[in-house]
Amino acid sequence: MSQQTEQAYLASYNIKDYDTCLTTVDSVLFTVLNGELYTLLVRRANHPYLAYWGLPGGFIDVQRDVDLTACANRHLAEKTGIIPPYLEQVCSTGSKTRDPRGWSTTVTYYALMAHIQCTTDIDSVDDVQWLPATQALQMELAFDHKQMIEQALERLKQKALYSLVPVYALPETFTLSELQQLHEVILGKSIQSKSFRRRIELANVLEETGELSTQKGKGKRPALYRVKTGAADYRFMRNLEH
Amino acid sequence: MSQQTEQAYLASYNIKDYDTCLTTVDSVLFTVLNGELYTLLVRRANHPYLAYWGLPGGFIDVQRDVDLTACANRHLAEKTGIIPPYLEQVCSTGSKTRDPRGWSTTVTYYALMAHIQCTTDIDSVDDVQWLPATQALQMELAFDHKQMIEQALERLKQKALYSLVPVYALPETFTLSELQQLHEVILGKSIQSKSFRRRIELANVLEETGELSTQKGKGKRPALYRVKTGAADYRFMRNLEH
DNA sequence: CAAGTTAAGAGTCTTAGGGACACTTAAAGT
DNA sequence: ACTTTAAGTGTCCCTAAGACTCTTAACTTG
Repeated sequence: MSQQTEQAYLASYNIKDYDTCLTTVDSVLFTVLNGELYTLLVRRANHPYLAYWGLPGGFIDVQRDVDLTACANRHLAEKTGIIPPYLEQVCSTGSKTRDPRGWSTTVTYYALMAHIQCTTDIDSVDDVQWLPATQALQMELAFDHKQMIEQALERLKQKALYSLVPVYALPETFTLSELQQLHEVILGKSIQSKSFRRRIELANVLEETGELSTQKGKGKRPALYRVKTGAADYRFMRNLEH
Repeated sequence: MSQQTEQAYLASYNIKDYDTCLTTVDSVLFTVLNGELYTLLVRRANHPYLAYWGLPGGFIDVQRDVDLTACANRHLAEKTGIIPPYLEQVCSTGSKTRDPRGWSTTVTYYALMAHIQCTTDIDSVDDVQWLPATQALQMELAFDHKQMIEQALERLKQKALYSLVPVYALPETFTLSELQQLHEVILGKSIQSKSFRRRIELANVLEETGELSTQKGKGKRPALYRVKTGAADYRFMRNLEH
């Protein structure tokens, strides 16, 4: 076999001569709504796990997807109308038994977007829904999607401890209190607002828009911020307490 | 199709009716030797990239491998004779173009082991070699294995900043200076020995064997340590400076 | 309109732990 | 015995997080 030239080898190569395995890309899409963390679930229209709720995602389209990220974004855009502003790979899970059809590997991503960035009307279709993450974790989901949500949530928690990545679950402009509340929801723990604001000043990856929030509420009107480019990569030297 | 029962669907399911893609598992195996970080490379015996050096790894064996970790360990044990004491998934890379045979995904792991734990005689075979990581990165390797080594190294650097994971590249017993030197090599930066020792005491994941090193050298004879179980999971709250 | 209430945001003290560097200790070499 | 070298300790400084208080600017209510 290794006597062949590479050209001849490739010309005669046919993937169907080999035992291949299934490869899928699934994403855990988070957003924040009313101070709660939500996750997007999709009702399966096919076997296996027909009619079960599961993660948005699916097989790689060897024609259309140029790489794994593109595949994740394609499936997410199909459901939400947009490519989410933050996408990060969590891990891959593969085993002989996780899919009844055979050896199957899935690459899990998690994504963040603002609820209002969703351009499709999710309430009007019955096979896609936003569900509080805690609630999703109590359902019986397709495949091992529950563990995948747990892993994504764990990663997001770590990120909340040493970065400002969660900001991508907020709209274009937001207040520091909104961001702090989001971190608190993710971590399941309250944060000293002074510490939080000091960290934001230190990180220098957010900027004031100059406007104040127009939302009328009781106290002082909070300043609005937006993210600078590169905010996703900032890492604090010290973690918040956990 | 969704009218079918699940049983009927699975009975008639044949993976070869679909456009599948290639799935491989590759590992970057690091060890330390003479104060330098080494990586295990394997010379390819098959097309494509015949005779190029690349990472140990390969296709999933749908019969023998129960999951991705087992697949990584199997390929590593074939070359080194042992399952490495530390194995961690780095990321997955997949695209239409990374393999000339078609759409291909690879799950990259990195592993750590002591050089002396290697039970095969690597010097006596000519298709496997330990190479300093810096040197490996200057070679033209198979596929995108160079980027994979870079990603693994980057992950290992992060781990060296906030954990004691690199300890798994040392033998069963080791001195704190050896561990510190290893961290310094990985980070490319010297560390204050006082800080390093304080962190080790704080972490409480190493224990003294009670013995002193028998290696005869000039100065005071250093104490020997071993890792406690669970050392891999310890995370410091503060990073070392980078 | 003045007083009260609420949330945003600043001031300041404490505290944990890393950086820097001098010092001590125990081995080998001369 | 004296020097050299590496292991290991003592101690001061400094950064940044935690805790708590105080101020500011909006609203609500009598």
